[in-house]
Amino acid sequence: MYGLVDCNNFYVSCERVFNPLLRNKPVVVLSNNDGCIIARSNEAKSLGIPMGAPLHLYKTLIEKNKIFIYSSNYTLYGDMSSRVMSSLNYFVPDMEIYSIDEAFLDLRKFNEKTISDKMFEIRQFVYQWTGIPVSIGVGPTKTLAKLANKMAKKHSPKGVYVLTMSEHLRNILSEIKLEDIWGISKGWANRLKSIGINNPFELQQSDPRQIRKLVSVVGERMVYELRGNSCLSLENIVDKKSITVSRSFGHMIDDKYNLKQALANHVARAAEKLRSQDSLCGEICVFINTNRFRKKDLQYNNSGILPFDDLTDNTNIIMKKAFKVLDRLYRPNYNYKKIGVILLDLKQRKKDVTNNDYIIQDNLFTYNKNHKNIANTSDIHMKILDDINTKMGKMTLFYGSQGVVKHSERKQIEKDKWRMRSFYRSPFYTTNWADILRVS
DNA sequence: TCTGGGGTCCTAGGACCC
DNA sequence: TCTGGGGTCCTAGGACCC
Repeated sequence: MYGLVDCNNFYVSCERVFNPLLRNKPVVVLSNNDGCIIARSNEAKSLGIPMGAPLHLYKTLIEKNKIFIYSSNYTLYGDMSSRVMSSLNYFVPDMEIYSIDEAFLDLRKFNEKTISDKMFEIRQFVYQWTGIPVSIGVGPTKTLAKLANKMAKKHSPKGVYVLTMSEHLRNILSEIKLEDIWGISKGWANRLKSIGINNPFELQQSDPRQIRKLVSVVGERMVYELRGNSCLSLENIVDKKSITVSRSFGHMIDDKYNLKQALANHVARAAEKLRSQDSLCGEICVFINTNRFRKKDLQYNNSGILPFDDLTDNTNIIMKKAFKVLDRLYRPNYNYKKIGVILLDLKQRKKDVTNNDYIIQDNLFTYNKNHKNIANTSDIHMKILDDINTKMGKMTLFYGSQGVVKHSERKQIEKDKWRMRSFYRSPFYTTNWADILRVS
């Protein structure tokens, strides 16, 4: 089983820890420049304030109901987040920090019968140690755990909900919307509806290959996940693959000097982030935007990328390059609203990637050194995988593609082969293709 | 007047190699 | 008039997430 822990109204809860007077009162937290409402207490939610609402549209409602307003304090939230995460880690060693306020737990070593009690206990301790209330959803896959968490927030006053494969789950899936499933948003929901799939239950019952054609392997995985077949394992991604720092301006800016000033701040911050994760970057991207909400203004949105001669984490070097890009991008006579920098092509300074750790991308299942799951592949390789399966005692599902005529199909085969090769690079099997073919 | 910021993954298809 | 077969690497753009 997997668990998903989600902090309730996280930013608001953080503010409440340090100001208990805010308890049971309506509270909202604002974005940069106090522009949007990005967190709401339950009380504020029930007053009808939507997520991401522009503050100016709700001024009267806020004043009328005496809603408390806070500018965001990310340093505080970051600190509170790590306290919550280390509390969880105390109980569950295998976990994945998914976002600032969410973590997946690997509960497979826990006794299923007592899992619910255990979750209550964890929840209680986290609150005691950090002051942050959390909800915990438990399910056979990450996708179902995510759903269980939603159920916990909605229907369970004690904040814990355990979902198992049952008639009950079937009923739930029939009653909720496609968009309630993690990974499905409006665009995909519409596509699914266009082929007659109207709710998650129908998605669960559908032909995975058909879904793959419609919404890629990501959608195909969802089908299996909804059936209780785990396709997504816990990931311990500590290092970011790209680092962005950007801000909107409080006022419009049209001169290069001020843009440069802002860019300099962002670059310094980005370089700090880069060094704090011990990475080097190979490329820099700078982007500038005018105010997209002012339809009458002339619009100009552009970005530029430049490589570094050598990988670097040096602020000065990055800064010079950033200015160079800005020189190319800048056009006079526009009112600029936003500028940002993205560090790309990040590499680890310390190479601690072991040869045993093979992650296969672009497939249904991921396989790694923990053998949590196994990769899928084409029919051509079915027997080989079957053999591996027998030896490893794991379940495999297959996605087939045969015939090499069209370009796209060739690509498919190519990918399958690539997967297989990665597979055989694992410590358990030969890298010799002759051997592989003999097995099949 | 005022409208956030920071990420990841997947796919098709082009460039290029033997 | 015909125009192989197999393979790697890269990128833009489009999804999705919190």
